[in-house]
Amino acid sequence: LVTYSSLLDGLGKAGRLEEAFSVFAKMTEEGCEPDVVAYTSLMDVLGKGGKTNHALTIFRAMIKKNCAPDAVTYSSLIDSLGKEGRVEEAYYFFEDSKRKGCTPNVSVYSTLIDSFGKKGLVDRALGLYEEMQRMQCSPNNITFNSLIYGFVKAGRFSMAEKLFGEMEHKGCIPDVVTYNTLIDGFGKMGMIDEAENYFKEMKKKGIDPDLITFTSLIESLGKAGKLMKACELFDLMEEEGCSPSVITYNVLIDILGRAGKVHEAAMMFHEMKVNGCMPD
RNA sequence: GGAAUUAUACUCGU
Repeated sequence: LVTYSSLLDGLGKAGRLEEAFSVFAKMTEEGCEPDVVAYTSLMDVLGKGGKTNHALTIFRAMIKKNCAPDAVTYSSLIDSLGKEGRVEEAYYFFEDSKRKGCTPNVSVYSTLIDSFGKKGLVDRALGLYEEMQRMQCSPNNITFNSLIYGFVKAGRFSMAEKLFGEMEHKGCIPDVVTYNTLIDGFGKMGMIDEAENYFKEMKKKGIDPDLITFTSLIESLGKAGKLMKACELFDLMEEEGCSPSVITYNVLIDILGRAGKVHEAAMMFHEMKVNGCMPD
């Protein structure tokens, strides 16, 4: 059973959806009854492959077989529905889990908070954040990062900053994802000073900027017309041993092109190939 | 053995 489940998970992560499905069918044929982990693995594979309706079918099948879904099953399903924008259905299954006595854990709450946030329903996300605390479920960094993402994207900057301040008081230390979310979010809204301040702040706190930090800030600087600063930051990332990705090069080529620096853009295109980065 | 958070163009839609 463990062997089959591992195989299922592996095939799924490799995007080999049909093979995962035939492994599941085979284990059933061989009289190896899938347990909650096997069912959930298959559902997760299907959901991540964009086959959420199929995952729902499996969900109903497991219930019919008297195999009780657990918190992992629900969070996987909620995540798949949420990523398709089907947040009301996601919310329905969240409530369903409670009705069935499966208490949502921090991952389940965070998953749904993230779905609501990405749909712009930030007040509902905040409601869940309050609810989880009433239910003695402590939010973690992922919870806060998801909330902050939603509020920044919704343009609710002061709430995003309030949550950022609140996380420390609740025992969650802002991490590189927290800062990246803020830097990218503020940067995309043209609030470059704020973005740069977060960049300075993270370094002061000993959090190393990563590939995403640099790429986000380079893009925002470039689009705000601060091309020089963007290029300096690109140099800095290389000095700091942070290798640019295809995305970093795409961003650079884009902002150089927008600024009419076609020659420099072409040089970047060349440089990326020299550095073993395949243009996509 | 299974689940949740952050970066890129264009077009179109809101």
